[in-house]
Amino acid sequence: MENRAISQAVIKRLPRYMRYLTELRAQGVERISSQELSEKMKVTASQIRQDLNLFGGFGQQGYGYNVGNLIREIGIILGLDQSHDIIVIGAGNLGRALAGYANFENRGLFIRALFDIAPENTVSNVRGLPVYSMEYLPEYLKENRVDIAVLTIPKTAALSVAQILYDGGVRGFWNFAHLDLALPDDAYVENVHLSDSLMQLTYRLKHK
Amino acid sequence: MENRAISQAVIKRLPRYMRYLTELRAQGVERISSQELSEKMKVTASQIRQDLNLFGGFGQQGYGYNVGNLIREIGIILGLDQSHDIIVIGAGNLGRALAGYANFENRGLFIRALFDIAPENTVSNVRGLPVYSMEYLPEYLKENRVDIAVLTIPKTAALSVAQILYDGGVRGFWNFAHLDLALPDDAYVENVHLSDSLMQLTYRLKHK
DNA sequence: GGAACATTGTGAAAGTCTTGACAAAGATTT
DNA sequence: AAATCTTTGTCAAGACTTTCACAATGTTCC
Repeated sequence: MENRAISQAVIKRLPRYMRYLTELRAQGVERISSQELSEKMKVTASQIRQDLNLFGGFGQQGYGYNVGNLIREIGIILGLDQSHDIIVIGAGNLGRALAGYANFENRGLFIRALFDIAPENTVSNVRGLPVYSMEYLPEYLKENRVDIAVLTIPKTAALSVAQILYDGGVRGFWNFAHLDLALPDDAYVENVHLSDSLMQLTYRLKHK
Repeated sequence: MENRAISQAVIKRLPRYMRYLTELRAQGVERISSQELSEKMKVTASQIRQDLNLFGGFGQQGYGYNVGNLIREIGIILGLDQSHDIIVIGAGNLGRALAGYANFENRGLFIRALFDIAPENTVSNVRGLPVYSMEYLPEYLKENRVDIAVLTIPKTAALSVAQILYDGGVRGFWNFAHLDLALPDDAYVENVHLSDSLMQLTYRLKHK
């Protein structure tokens, strides 16, 4: 693993590179220069080269970058070469939406089950995935590896459920509950605050 | 409106201040110092004071900030003092999840309708909101004000639908489609890429 | 196979953002 | 009403990030 500290800013950009490169590959593009990519992505070519160089020289002078190779390398950096077992807590609309995401499995992201306080009320099973009762969660965690838990539950429930998950060995948390989840340092929490992003939009609409 | 250019970094933090302050108000807290708030939010007190000062002196030396007043002021900055009319394009799980968000209306954010290519398939109407056919969209836009359109549709459909919305006068776009939506400069697009955020989590799990 | 060309990798400059420090101002105490 | 205390607003320093510029290196063309 690389030694230099990689800044948060760079890590945020990697999935975006991934997205554009995957699109290019789908269009049959095999090689691309930082200049061309920079025009498509509306960033500077220098930033692309600087970012990629933090992880190693993936390009070649006079040629540019091989698209397929770069996708593979960024995938490795992002950990998508390893498989991740995921469960979704909360089988409401949001939980079902995330559980139903196509393309996750291409990246080694496997949703294994959903959990809900009222599993019998769940309208439709998503892609045939089981929906279990929350009561079964501790037992499930004993018997199954879970790398990431997706929390789509009210904030009042989030902390206590997160604790059960943490105690059961889960260390990755993708949190959609409306609070900044704080857990011990060896847990990794990605907080997603959708309404924060909507407010950035209303800000821009007001100050245009 | 303020003259100084406000950086994107500051705008991203404002909704977070809002969130913590609203929580504090709910707990009955009436005043708070930048120091106390900084400990709760895990940011520096200096940053809080610097951020708030960009928009005016909301605090008082020797006292701190009045929570209710600060919520009101940040709300004005974010445009939440004005009402916004919103429609959701795509009545799948994600569209229904967003349309069903409580608390939006407290902030002047009113979801008015959903649109879908197959409205008759929509399992349950969210909060009694109408679900219209996509064909009705151009006509709806002629008859109703729409400030923000929420796009929860496949990326293949996103650009053409966005064009219909733009032509119908919509200028705010909250885009969940898996592409960076590019529209004319007088349109404001907030792109949300959920899988980007999941990949940041897999990165951190790999490099812990 | 050599010459001209393209494009990376990278050190340094420029720009932006965050933090530290403290004078000024008002709150609180006695 | 004075003295002390608290905390903001703000300037400047420090840290971090982005961009510039170009030598080095490999590609492509003839």
